[in-house]
Amino acid sequence: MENKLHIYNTLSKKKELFEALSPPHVGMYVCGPTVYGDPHLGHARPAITFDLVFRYLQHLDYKVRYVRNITDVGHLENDADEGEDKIAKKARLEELEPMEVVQYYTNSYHAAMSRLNVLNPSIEPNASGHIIEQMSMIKKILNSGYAYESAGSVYFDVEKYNENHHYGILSGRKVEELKASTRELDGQVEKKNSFDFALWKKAAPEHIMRWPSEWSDGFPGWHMECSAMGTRYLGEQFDIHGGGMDLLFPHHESEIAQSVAANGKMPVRYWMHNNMITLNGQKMGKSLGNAVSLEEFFTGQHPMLTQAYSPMSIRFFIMQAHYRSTLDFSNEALQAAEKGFKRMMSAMQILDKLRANAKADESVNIGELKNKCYAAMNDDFNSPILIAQLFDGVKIINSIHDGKMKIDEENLASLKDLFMTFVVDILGLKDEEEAAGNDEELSSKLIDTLISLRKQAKANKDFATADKIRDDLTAMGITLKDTKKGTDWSF
RNA sequence: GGUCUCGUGGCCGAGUGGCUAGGCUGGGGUCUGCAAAACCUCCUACAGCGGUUCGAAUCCGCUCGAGACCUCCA
Repeated sequence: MENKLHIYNTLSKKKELFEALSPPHVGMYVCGPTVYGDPHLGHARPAITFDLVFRYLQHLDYKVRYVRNITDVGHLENDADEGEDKIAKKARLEELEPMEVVQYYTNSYHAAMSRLNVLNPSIEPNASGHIIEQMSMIKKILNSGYAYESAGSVYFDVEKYNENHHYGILSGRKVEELKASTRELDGQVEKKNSFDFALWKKAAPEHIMRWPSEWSDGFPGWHMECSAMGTRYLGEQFDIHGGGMDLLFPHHESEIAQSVAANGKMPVRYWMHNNMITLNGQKMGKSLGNAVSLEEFFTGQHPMLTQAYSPMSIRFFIMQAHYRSTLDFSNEALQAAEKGFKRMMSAMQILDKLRANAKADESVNIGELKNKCYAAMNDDFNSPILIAQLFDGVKIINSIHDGKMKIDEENLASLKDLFMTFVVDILGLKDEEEAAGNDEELSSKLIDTLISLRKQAKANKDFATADKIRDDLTAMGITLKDTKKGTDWSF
């Protein structure tokens, strides 16, 4: 398979041909969750976006090391919380050990991701487990002269860095403009400039999460963990760094500055950013109070939801939009996605039983469809186009099933392979109904028996009995479909 | 206030200087004892105003509207 994958690089603001630094290996780092709350729809978007990237790169035979961190220290609250660590704050409220909170929400994040069929990353490091790496990187930055110590904290000297390098290379921000905007933040007086950011922060007495260092008892700054862990597991330079667009500035901008200051080189070749999910046109986020948790989606237990939405419906919904577009949530849109998803799954079931019905010269050709599928994915992981192409495949499957289209052995094999590859392996979609029943063989036999009884009734023009069988099965959630060849059924 | 993004048919959502996106919904049809499904078909849009062009929804400018970031959030 010729590799013509193009990726939109936030750094250059355009699509670039993807070339791995040392093929066949690819290093990918994605900013993971801060584990202080239930996973919500917003967590699903980057996880699914980069799951798609991970799956597709693997499909292209790259050996991918995918690192997705767990942030469990160091994110400051700035409003009413007086700089108290986010995890520590939660721990205080619930009177739990901080690591207990971390463990609890890590588990619930994992459970949700698993239901969304998001593959586990290769490495999932915790920030709290890499304090030593972070301190050592801070020392390197101090040695290179781009950081200064002040009152037990260490700050990055943005102005000095910008004399020799370019702070703003990723986000397009200019230091002069940053200077103009004044911000009243904790620790402002200790900093040379308001836009300098903490590499190490001295802990206030009430701050629970703290580690001893040569500067103070404290904790690493907001952006250190990703730089330190990325370097540790993927090297000073690696291929892809992903995350939400909201992390572009200052998080990723500062990561670049830290790495350049410490290691003297740009850490990442391709920066990828997924867009936000909006709810009634507004960004979904914890602080806005409009975040619907994934569990609430799965159960439908939320005033905003008119029904429950299965994990695969959510996954399908997210992948029906391109990852760089905002995606507006509504019940109507999610229901449309659910129906579309079921239509695709039902076609997959039919495909499984399909037989070739033609010779080569009168068969549909699957080759072109396959090329279009690869073209979609190679164009910056364009999953909505891919799904549109696959629906063309659905139409082909149904038409063959209805006897309105013909296919030979070779193309049928190719069609089956196409759906397995793109739907199951790359999009990561799976039929949820099938997994539900464990004694499906018995059910299947029972239903077949009922269908044959109904067939007899129909032959005797006893439609009352025939309809009763169908209605009763419908009430149990089993749908019968009469076709020329007989009766199909599905849950 | 600064930086940036976006504005597509009933809804969601792709794409593009001239050629069908797709899904959902609604109308019509085929099939069927009926139904469901499926298939065929119709509803054919690109915020507004100018400009560039043989031709723009697609490029440029302005206006209006929405959103993101600048401060924790994916």
